[in-house]
Order: sequence, then C-alpha cells, then structure tokens
Amino acid sequence: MESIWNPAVPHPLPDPLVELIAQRFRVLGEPMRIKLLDRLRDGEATVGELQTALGASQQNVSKHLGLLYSAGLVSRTKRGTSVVYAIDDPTVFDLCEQVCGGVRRRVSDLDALLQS
Amino acid sequence: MESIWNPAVPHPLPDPLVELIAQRFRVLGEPMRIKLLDRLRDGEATVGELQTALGASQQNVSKHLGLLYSAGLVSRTKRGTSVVYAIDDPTVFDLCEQVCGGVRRRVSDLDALLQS
DNA sequence: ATGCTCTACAACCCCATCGTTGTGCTAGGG
DNA sequence: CCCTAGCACAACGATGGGGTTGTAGAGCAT
Repeated sequence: MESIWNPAVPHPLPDPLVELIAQRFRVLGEPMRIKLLDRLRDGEATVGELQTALGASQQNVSKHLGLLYSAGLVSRTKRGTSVVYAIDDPTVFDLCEQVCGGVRRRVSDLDALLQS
Repeated sequence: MESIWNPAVPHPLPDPLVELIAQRFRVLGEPMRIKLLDRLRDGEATVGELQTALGASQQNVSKHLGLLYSAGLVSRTKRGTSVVYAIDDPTVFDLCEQVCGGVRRRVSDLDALLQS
C-alpha cells in the first residue's frame, strides 16, 4: 500500500488546486448527474431521451447537463432541433468504479458486523 | 479506451447505489476535508495539530473530521486528552490523483487554447 | 478539589444549490 | 408564414450544508 505519489502533485496541496479538486468532486456529488453520466455510458443521447430515461423535468435535466458541460465532463452538439450530449471525459467512469469498490467494501464490512 | 466494466457494477445503476456514490463524492467535495486528508497523508495527527496546520477553528475541524469518520475515510483514536485521526481508506488518494490528472488535462487544454 | 487543556455536540445564521415555474429562442413541418 | 417541438435561461421558494458561538465532558496537572 506504500503508493509512490505522482511527483507532479505538490504537497501540501496549494489552495487553488484544493478548490479545483473539491469542485470536481462536488460536480459528481449529485444523484441526478450520476444518473445522467451512467445513461450516457450507453452512448450519446439528446436531452429528451435523457429526460424520459430518468423521468425528470426537461429544465432540470438541461440544467445538470449544462453543469456537466461546464465541468468538461460531457460534450454538446446541436443536431437539428435537438442537442446531443456525450461523455467527454471517460476517466469519470474509473472514478465511479473506484468509488463503487469503496462503497462495496464498506457495505460488506457492515454486513459482516451485522452477521457476527 | 474500451474499458471492460466491472461485472459487479450493474447498469443502469439502481437508485440506492447512485445515492451512495453521490454521497461519497459529496464528502470529498469540500476544500476543508480535502486539506485534512492531504495533511493526514503525512501520518496520523491530533485535532489540535490539524487545527494549527490548516488555520481553522477547532469546532470546524472537529466537525469535518467527524464527517470523514462517519464516511469511513479516517480512523479515530483517543490518546490522553487528545484524539488522533488517521487515514483509514487509502483509496481516496487514488481518487484525488485521478482527479488531479483530469484537472491538469483540462487546465493544459485551456492553456493551449489561450496560447494559440 | 480546582483549574486548565483538548475535544465533541448543539444551536444559530448564512449562503449555495436543488427542483420548479415561466419564458425566450431556434429549427422544422404544414 | 405560422405553429409546434426541443432546449436553455432566469427567477422563485425550499432545503442542506458550512462556519461560528456557546457549552459540556474527559483527562491531566497543581
């Protein structure tokens, strides 16, 4: 577990970088946005498709997609009267997978405690 | 980039799991908590040490540490009158490192745009 | 026992953000 | 040309979370 730290990552972290990191995590800290990204794993989709897929209002979906776009996580392309969104930063999936691992480990720990 | 998905991660993500993932990310979405974890990279520390290291109020530091403890990211040990905290889930550093990579990539992209 | 240090808890205020409602804009169809 | 569909933006109320203040409890010294 003695991981070698990326030499390009300073220590202690300067405040602006801390802010950027926290901001990045905060973008992923909303269930709706996680669902949107999860849906986009199947490929690009329009706002309407995402709206019906998640059962949310058009304005809300558009709002969160705008945030994801501002964060550089998704791309936006006009096609006819629709707007097509797609994953632009696939590394978010690695993040989610790692988080899933942590969550699973924690849950199984709780399981073990409850069953002992 | 055609990553094979962990078969244990269902798709689409069920709502409870989405909630857990978002919750995990939200814990890391605060600068103060990032700083605390970053400081704990050097090893265990008491509340007072973390307080002076970050220049924050004792109550605020204690509050955030409590959250990190509830999330299972740090461990808590009483030692004399002090309480010693330490990293309990080293995977958070991998997360931060990945995020740093994404941030750096994005910043360099902006750099390239500005210099072109 | 008294006082001091270290920490956690609770109540409060404040701000950010979520979801909704209402509306304006653009592209296609009739 | 008008109408509709699809989407984004702005404003609103409501909720959640951060930071502060005040305080209680635990451990050690005198």
